[in-house]
Amino acid sequence: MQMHEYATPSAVIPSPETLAAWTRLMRVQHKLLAGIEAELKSAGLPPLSWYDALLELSRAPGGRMRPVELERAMLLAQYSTSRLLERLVRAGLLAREPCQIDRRGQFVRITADGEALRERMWNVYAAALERHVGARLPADDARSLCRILGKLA
Amino acid sequence: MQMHEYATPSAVIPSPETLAAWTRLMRVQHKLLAGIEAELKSAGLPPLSWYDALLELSRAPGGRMRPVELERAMLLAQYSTSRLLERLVRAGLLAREPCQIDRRGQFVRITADGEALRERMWNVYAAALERHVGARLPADDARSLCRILGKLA
DNA sequence: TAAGATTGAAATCTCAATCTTG
DNA sequence: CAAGATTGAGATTTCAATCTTA
Repeated sequence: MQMHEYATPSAVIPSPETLAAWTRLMRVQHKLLAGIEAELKSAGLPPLSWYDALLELSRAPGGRMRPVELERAMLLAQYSTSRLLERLVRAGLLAREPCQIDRRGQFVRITADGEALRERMWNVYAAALERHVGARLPADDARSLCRILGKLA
Repeated sequence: MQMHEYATPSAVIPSPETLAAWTRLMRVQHKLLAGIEAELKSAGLPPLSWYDALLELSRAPGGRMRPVELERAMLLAQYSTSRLLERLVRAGLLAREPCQIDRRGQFVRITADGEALRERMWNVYAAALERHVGARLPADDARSLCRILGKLA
């Protein structure tokens, strides 16, 4: 019997294992993130993206970074970084500084208020993380999860 | 030596394993989703959320569902479901039907155009999934990943 | 020309209020 | 009053164009 290309409607079919893993990955991250964001919000705190940016800057050597560095560290689009920084600066959590090395750019530095907020957020975030993830995932599973996800990173 | 509550700045500290697994989970899902959404977009197709809704309706017994059912199946807020359905109906992919059982509600049904688009999307989606996930994750790892994520579901 | 960064306008998301029926 | 669903208004995200300097 001759093979016809149009016999298969879709040229590529992911295996049931791939499909199941993918679906669950999307589901679980969505549910966990929603749960943790909800706890931050009900504590009157800003979203996790603010925490992520504040943490990056808090860890940065010299306490400052170029927007383009933050963009790469957070896997954001250029315009997303720009708008996020705009809000953080407006809230007094970051300050802009001129960049002598490359005058197209700038630096952003975390302020004392920014550091204080990051710590307040961490208290809530850490508790939520422990409740949603730590309490349900033995250390061995956490290590396996991390190792397997590393293949997709 | 007496214990002071204020000696620890944060009452709960997730283990390094928990933290690493969480961070990688967020990173990997973000990167994979962005990659797959980008392939859909560059093929001129709508976002994955449209596919998810079309698939749910395609599988539904009788080919129709209540918005509230879709809402629960997709883990969406009520208003998100309402706005998503609005766009799908406007695009001619779904049709609304009256609900005799409960006159507060309605049914939505997938149209022939909706089914056709779902299949076109699946061709691109399946190929992207295979490239981004299947090709990098042996079946054993996919099974382990799914099992471990199940503890967080 | 390319890279870093911003911005107006349009699309989308979210909140809170609303409407209708159970 | 509660549940299913929608919607106006405000916030956020996205696209595409723009600006400045390398």
